[in-house]
Amino acid sequence: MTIDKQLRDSISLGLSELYDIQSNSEDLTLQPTRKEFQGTHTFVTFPVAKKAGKNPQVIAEELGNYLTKNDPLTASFQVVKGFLNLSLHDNLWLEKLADIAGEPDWGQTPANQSMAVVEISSPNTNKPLHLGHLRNNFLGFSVCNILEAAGYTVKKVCIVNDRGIHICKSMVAYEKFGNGDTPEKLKVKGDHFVGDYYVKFNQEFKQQVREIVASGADQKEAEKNAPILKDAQQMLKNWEAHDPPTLELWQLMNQWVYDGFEITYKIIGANFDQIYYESDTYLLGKDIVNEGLEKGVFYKKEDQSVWVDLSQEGLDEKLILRGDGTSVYITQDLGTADLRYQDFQFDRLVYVVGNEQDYHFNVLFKILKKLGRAYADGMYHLSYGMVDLPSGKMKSREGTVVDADQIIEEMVRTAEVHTRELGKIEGLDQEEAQKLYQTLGLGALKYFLTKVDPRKRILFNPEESISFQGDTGPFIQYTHARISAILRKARTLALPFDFDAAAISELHPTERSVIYLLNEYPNRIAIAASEFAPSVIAQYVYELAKDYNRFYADVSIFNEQDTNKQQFRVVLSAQTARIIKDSMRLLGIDVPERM
RNA sequence: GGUUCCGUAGCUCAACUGGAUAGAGCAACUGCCUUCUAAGCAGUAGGUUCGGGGUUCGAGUCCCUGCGGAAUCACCA
Repeated sequence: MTIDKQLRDSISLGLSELYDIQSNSEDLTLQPTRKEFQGTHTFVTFPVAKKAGKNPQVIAEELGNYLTKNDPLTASFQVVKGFLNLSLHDNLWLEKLADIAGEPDWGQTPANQSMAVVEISSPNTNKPLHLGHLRNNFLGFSVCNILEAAGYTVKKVCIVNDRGIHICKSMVAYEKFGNGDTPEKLKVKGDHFVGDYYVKFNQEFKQQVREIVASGADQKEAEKNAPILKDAQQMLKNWEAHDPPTLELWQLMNQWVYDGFEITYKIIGANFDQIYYESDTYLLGKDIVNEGLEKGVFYKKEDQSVWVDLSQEGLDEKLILRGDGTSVYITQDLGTADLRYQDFQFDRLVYVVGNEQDYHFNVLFKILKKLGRAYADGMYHLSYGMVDLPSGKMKSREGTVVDADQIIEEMVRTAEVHTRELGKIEGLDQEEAQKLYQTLGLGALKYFLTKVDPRKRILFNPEESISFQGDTGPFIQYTHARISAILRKARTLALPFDFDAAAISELHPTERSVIYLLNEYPNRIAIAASEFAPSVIAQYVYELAKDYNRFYADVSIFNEQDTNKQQFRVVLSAQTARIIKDSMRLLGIDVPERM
């Protein structure tokens, strides 16, 4: 039983015996005591004051007395207004630490038979990844790790947007300006190579529009009639008609992009259990249209287009199928939802997709519900905010994006500069040093993008590089490296990683707060999982690192005369390192042994 | 215009889902390396939580309203 649970039970019993108030121990408000007061757990007595017919402060006093007498955990208490601050016996914390040390899977919930499918990344194949994609990936993979830690079986899936007008634009531009160049020839990463033609397309398009406008047409007309756009639209038709040369070019260019993506994915540690291609799935969902019509959920207009009326649900009418029988985005998404369920029989299906599609997913989920899909209740749109620049939104077409490969490279280089400045590369060979820079650079970037509440937009200023101090990935990594040094020393001194809890009478406050946080770990994972929020873990591990550093500054380990205490502090350090490492793993971040 | 989300220190973010005197980091200033890694620790300064009402023992958090920002409302994806 957890400490919290035991305390709640005792409080519940106390309320019953003192005031004859029956309460469910789950419902009692027990919160962490603020740092400026003594104690670890605080019970707020205001809510029971009315029932007890006494003022909150009196209740706190009486309940405090009751607990010190009757509850085996409570050592002492302090009352501030209606707040009852409880201090537990230090021995309890010492035993807790020993428990944690003896529990190799601390934080991990045993598999609970639930299956979660998470859709991550979903790139377009006409341009390289940018910072926004990185947020998507980091968030998505972290959520997978967190769900796994919370007991889910997790399947990571990716749907590659490999067909459509966007890739046709790159293809047309390549035909026109490519001169038979290849990524190999130009020594350019494949995804960048193809992306360059997407940019070229838009330049040419703009040029043509200008010319048409100059010859007297209005802007809208010109944009519609630009020859290069017509070419792209024709190419899409050719593609849909399975025109062999078009398919060949399409495959060639997509492959270049995949080769490029693979390099980036490898660096950031992305991997998938299943990859869906839109070219395979874009026709799905048409059978669902018929099903909807039969069930009377959808209806047909005179021009044969199919619609759903969601005005009852507070939305509007929404097109499901065009009059000419071709699908729209949502048709396909209905189909892939069914396909996913066929493939995995998931309990939860999480879409990691930006908040610009909030409305779309709202519609999708409501339709599936109307169609009577039982799995619809388990669907969740993990909607995250955009990564914006000081100048506003990133736009691929206009080249105002922060490129993923470039920012990663910059972060790694910054890590190298910092490390060299601090003179911390002694004893590392070239390869180890390089690996360290990568660990630190990526750690800084991943932490930067996962520590913020997913819903909020992130402002990224390229002028100021991501920091390595304070609330950052490297700070936490540094704490781990520091502890590693202590553990190395403990090993050379042949200190046993074990201690006698009963022989220690009092804890230093910093020791107590570190153990308190170690004990909190499973709790935080549960919260992070239920909210699909890696930021919960990021905050936790920062807090843990911060508290440990406080302990490190205040308390000496190897100057301690009492060897049992020395051993206790080594164990405390070892467990902290372990939980830091594991928390960071949940965020997808590696931690070094030295830095 | 309708809908949804957001607005907290100069900047970037927290606040355990309604609890105490709203906390961290960056930037600024002051201390601390002959000691286990100073990418650290301690301290100073910094706030009308966008404005105005309401709900209650208690509101940054819930409700209403105004202001500001973002997204979306396509036979686009």
